[in-house]
Amino acid sequence: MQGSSIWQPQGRESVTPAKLDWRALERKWQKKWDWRKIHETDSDSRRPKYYVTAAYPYPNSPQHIGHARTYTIADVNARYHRMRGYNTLFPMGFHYTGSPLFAMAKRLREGDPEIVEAFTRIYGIPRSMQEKLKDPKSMASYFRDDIKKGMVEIGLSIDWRREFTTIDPLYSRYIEWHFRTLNQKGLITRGTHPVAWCPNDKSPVGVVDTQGDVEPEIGDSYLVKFEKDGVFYPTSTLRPETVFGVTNLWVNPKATYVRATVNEESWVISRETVGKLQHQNHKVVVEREIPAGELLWNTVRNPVTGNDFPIFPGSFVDPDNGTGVVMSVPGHAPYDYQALIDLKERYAGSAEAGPILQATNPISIIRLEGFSDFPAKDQIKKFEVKDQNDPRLEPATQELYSREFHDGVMRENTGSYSGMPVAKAREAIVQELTRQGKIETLLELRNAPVVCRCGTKCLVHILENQWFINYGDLEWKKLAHKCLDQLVILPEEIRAEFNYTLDWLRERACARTVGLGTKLPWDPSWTIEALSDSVVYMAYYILSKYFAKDWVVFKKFEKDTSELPDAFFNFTLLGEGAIDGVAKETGVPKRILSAIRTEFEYFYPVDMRHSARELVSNHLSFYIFHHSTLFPERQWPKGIVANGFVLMEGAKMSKSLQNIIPLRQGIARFGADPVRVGVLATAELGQDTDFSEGLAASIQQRLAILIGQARRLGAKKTAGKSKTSILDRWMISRLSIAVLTATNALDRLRVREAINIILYQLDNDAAWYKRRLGPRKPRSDNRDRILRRVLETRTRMMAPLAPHTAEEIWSRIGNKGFVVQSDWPEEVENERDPKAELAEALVRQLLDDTSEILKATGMTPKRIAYFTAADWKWQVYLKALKAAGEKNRQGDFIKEIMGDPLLRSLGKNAADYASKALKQANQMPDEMRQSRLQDGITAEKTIFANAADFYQREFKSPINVWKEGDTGISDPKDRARMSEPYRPAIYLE
RNA sequence: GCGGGGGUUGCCAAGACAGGUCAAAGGCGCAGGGCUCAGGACCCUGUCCCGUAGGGGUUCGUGGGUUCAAAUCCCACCCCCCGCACCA
Repeated sequence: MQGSSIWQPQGRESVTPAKLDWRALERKWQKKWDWRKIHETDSDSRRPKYYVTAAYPYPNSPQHIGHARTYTIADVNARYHRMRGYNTLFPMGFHYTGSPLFAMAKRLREGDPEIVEAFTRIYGIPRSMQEKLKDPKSMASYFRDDIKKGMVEIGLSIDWRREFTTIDPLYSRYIEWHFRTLNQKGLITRGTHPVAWCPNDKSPVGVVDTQGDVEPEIGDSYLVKFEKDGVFYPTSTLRPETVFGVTNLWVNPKATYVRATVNEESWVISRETVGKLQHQNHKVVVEREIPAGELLWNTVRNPVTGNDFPIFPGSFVDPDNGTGVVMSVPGHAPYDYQALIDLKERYAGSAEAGPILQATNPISIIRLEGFSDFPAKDQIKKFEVKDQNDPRLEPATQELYSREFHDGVMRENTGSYSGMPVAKAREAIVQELTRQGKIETLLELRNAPVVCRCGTKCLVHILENQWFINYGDLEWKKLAHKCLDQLVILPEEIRAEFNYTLDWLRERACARTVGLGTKLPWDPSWTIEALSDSVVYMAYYILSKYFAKDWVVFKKFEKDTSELPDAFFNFTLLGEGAIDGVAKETGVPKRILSAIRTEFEYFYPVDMRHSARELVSNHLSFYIFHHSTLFPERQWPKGIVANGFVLMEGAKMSKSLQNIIPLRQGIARFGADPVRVGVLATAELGQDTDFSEGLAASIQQRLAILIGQARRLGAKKTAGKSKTSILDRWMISRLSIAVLTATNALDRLRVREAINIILYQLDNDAAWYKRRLGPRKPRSDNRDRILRRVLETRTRMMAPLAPHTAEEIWSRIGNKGFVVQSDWPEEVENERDPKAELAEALVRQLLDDTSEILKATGMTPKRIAYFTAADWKWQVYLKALKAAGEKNRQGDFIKEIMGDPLLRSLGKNAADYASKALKQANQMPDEMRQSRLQDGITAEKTIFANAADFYQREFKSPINVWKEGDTGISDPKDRARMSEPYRPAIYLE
């Protein structure tokens, strides 16, 4: 273990940390760990187990620094528990399911500049390699390999024997079992469901499938059907209640319309509407095309009022929005109002159209506080709209719609809805018109146009016979809640989010027609989608080890998975069925079956599931749901931890900002441990954390300094003196407290706090210790022995966080074996030394007070004298502490004090001090009062006298220490009188 | 809209659940000093304002309130971030 190779040649005796070759150091220890297989974990009934899992990665791009956060936290947790004596399992797999791999490969094939740029510029993948990635599976295996290397390089303590992908035949077989079991429990349902759809790809589109990553929003709109001679003119609207205020219809004069039979009715709609209706399962037969001109100026009948009115040209009408036929409510819709004005102007001189237009005027049907009868007109003025194509119409409309919806009231001319709030009236009118067959609903993309990556405009499609997992099942919800209630959630604040999600989840589509994955066992035309096949795979890690290890036995199932019956899973995972029967049915030897069963029973449930915060509302909640129904209560998950994002130099990482550091590049540049600590050090769990090069560099320095310390101390044990000083005891006491708080912090995965204590806090203590000791005097103190002790304990605590550095230090200070396999230090009660702590606190306080006086006065001391409080003051002080606890009144207290003959002899002095002491005691927090009471009279004079040479060094001045009332005291300004317990008087000259 | 999280002293970030020891940890940055040939690193000191005696004043998004005492508890308001489904 002579690691001189990790130092580059310039190293020499003076430690120059920047010269450390981190990669060599890391590789050295990773090799040794690997050689000794220390991360391979099997069941061991003699030891308690701990099972950690983290969300497996999706290999459609390399991982970056951000991904490292979840995995590093999981690894810290795993390593910490190993050192606490738990037989700890931390496995990893790869998620291939779904279409993102296809999508990514496709974008690469098509030369999508964003992707090519990212792969080339950010990830540094050579062009020649990119060729190979154009095939989805090659891409997956390439990135899988890259991600795995990254995980090894950053030092994750993973048992790689259990690795798998979600398209392995036996994994698919497992998911089939999973879904069949859910189905048997009645939790799979079938139904009809609207989705955003690309008619070209014939597939649903989500946010990742659209140009510009737009999330398609689906919403209902209403089709109010106007009529003329048995022909219907369905108009699309979000505000059916305004039908009372309709004065005309609009059609786009440049658009083409069709007459079509829709569900046995004759409709007039835009040409673009036909496809939309068909995708929503309407039967549409087009009879003929109608140019818009043919429709203009005709009249139609209002289905509610029965009035006839004309159809006008409106250039603002989008034939692709709704039906391309729009009802006009100029009193309350700014677009309509403006269009009417434009039209009147344009046809002012027309003998034909002029009169009709002049007769068309806004109708007021909604009363709205703060607006005139025609709010649309008010808005046009307010937003200074120029014409019907003015973009300011949009916000004008938005604002008015929302105001009217929330605060508007229907007027007298709206029949039975008169006096109703608008929101209520809308509901009522929809109900009534639906009954009369005068209204229908149309699903629309609210944020149209949404364009698929293939370039096609998306629309809403109703998928028939879609398969769902029914999270709405009430019994299931109850189970899930019960499971959640007994889960440890870190950070605890996100529990509310879980509760909300469990309540809110209902049917969720669980299968798609495209993408990689497992076919639905009873309907192979569907593939189980990615968020549904990834919720119980933690159990599969137990199986996968045996699938690999007993390869010969399981090989035949890989060729034909149907040979592996559900009985196998029911037995190994649920303990159902008799082993003999299962062995016979499967041909798997009993020995193996029972080994799997034993191992499963041993490791399950998962003790801590690590994931990112944004998965709370889907993956992690599904995880709870599925486990609660699939497994018995004793095998329900025990804990979930969800961490926030990693920011890069304060900004969100994004391909466009080019501020992504790929993990492996980061490791190469900064080293594994600096990256590990870097993603953990600046924020607590739930918070977003910020990574920066500066941070990584500074952590690297810090770690190198510790290695340097180890180097200086060397492997040889130093004898030191057997008798420890109070200062030595203080240092050990501080160490003991550090162990205690770091342990508490890691128990709750407060990793940031642990790093703070272990890497920084202890440095400050050690620095104080050395400063107090002063210049090194060989053989006269214990410093090397104590500092070695501190470093050794500290190294063990560093091991989960920065394992490579810890190993290096561990070996350099002469320890055998791996520090990562050593025991986590325990706080030793009798090493806590409150007296030493108190003494040092006093020494420090006096140092600060003296400095402050020097600073305020600007003087350079020729002599410094400290006067500690007289014994009688201590007596009064302690009595005051007691009295404050008992809520004594001031007067009574002073009387009591003056009852003491000795104190009475001191006269006013004693009374004054008594009143001051009581006041202080009353303001003190309870805890402090108690501890001071317990400490009793402190030997301040001794403490300060012992520190005299320290003060002398610090202030470069002679120091005298007296107790108030000592004989021979030199106190020209009579300052000793001002001394108080815990607050010696100071005299400077 | 619904739900969740947050706004702290130049920046980042603890503290808040359990109100007093909080002008408020720690890190970064900045300034001065030590060490050094020098730079870096390291160590010390300072870093809201005032102050020739360890003190005083004003601060924790804004405005109120409770309390002997509020960054912390209560109410109202303003602002920022995240999740909301067929997408991993």
